[in-house]
Amino acid sequence: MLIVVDPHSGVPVYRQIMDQVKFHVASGLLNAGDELPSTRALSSELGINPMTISKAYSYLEREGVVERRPGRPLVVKAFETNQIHDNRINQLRESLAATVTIAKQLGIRNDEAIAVFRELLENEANPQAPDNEGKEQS
Amino acid sequence: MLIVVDPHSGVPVYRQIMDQVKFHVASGLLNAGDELPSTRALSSELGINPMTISKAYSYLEREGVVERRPGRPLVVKAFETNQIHDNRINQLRESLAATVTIAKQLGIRNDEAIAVFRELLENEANPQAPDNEGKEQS
DNA sequence: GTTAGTGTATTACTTGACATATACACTAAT
DNA sequence: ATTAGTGTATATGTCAAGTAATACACTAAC
Repeated sequence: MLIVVDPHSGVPVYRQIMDQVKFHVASGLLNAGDELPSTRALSSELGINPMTISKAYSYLEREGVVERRPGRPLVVKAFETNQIHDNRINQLRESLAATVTIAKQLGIRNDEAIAVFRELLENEANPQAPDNEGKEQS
Repeated sequence: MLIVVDPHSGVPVYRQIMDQVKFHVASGLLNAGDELPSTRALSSELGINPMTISKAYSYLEREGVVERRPGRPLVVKAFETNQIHDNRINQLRESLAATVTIAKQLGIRNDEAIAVFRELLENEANPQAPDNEGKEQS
C-alpha cells in the first residue's frame, strides 16, 4: 500500500487518497479482505489530519470499494472478478465526466469530441507527443 | 442576441454568458463588428449585476472574441472563421489527455473507452454539477 | 461644461469546499 | 473496568470563487 499525496497539486488530499486506493484495487495490488492503513497511521505518515483520511475512507465506503466495521480497520470489499473490469470502466467514466462537461460548454459536437478522443488514444502508443504547435493566444 | 441564464444551474453566470456569446459568434449569428448589448442593458434584462456582465466581457476580450473600446460598446472582433473553434478543440484535447493516460494505465481498450465517452456525451442531459461525485446529499 | 451613454476598478459580501482540533463511540484483549 | 487500538460526528478555521455595490473613467453630442 503505497500512498503519496501532494498538498500543492490543487487536487484535494482526500481525493488523491481515494483515487490511489481505487487505482490499487482496480490494478489488483489490493484484494478483497485486505486491510487499509489505519487513519492515524496514514495520517502521521502523510502529515495530514486523521479526519481527512477518514473522509476519503467514508467516500470509498459509500462507493462500495471498502467495507466499514465499527472499531475495526476498513477492508477492501469482495467483488466478482468481472467487477474489477467494471471498476476500471467506472474510473474511466469518472475521468471522462469532466471532459464531457467541457465539451458541452464549448459547444463541440459529439462526433468531433469523439474524433479527438480517438486520435489521442491512437497516438498514445507513440512516445512523441507534439501537443502545442503554435496554437496559443493570450 | 438572445441570452438566457440560469443562476441555479451550478454553472457560473459569467461563464454562461461567455459560452452563449462564443456560441453565437461561432454559429454566425454574431459577426465581426456587431455590438454586444451594453452591460447595463443586459444586466437589467437578466436581473444580475452589471459587473458580472463586465466580467464575462473582459474574459471574452482576453480570449480575443471581442474588442474593447473605452467608453464605447464592445464589438465582435474580426477573426478567422475557424480560429475560435480550433481553440475549443485544443481545450478539449488538453482535458482528454489526462483521461487517455488513465485509460492506458487501466488497460482499457480504445473501443471500450470510446464507447464510454460516447455514452456520456449522449447522456449530457445530466443536470448535476460535474465536480462532486459523492458529496453532500443530506 | 453638461448630460447621457458606455465599460470597469475597487471593495466587500456570501457561499461552499477543504482541512483541522476536539471529543466521542466502537471493538478486542486483558 | 481498563487499555489500546480502531473510525468518526461535530464544530471551527481557512481560502477561493462568484456576485454585488459603489464610485470612477471614457466617449459623443449638445
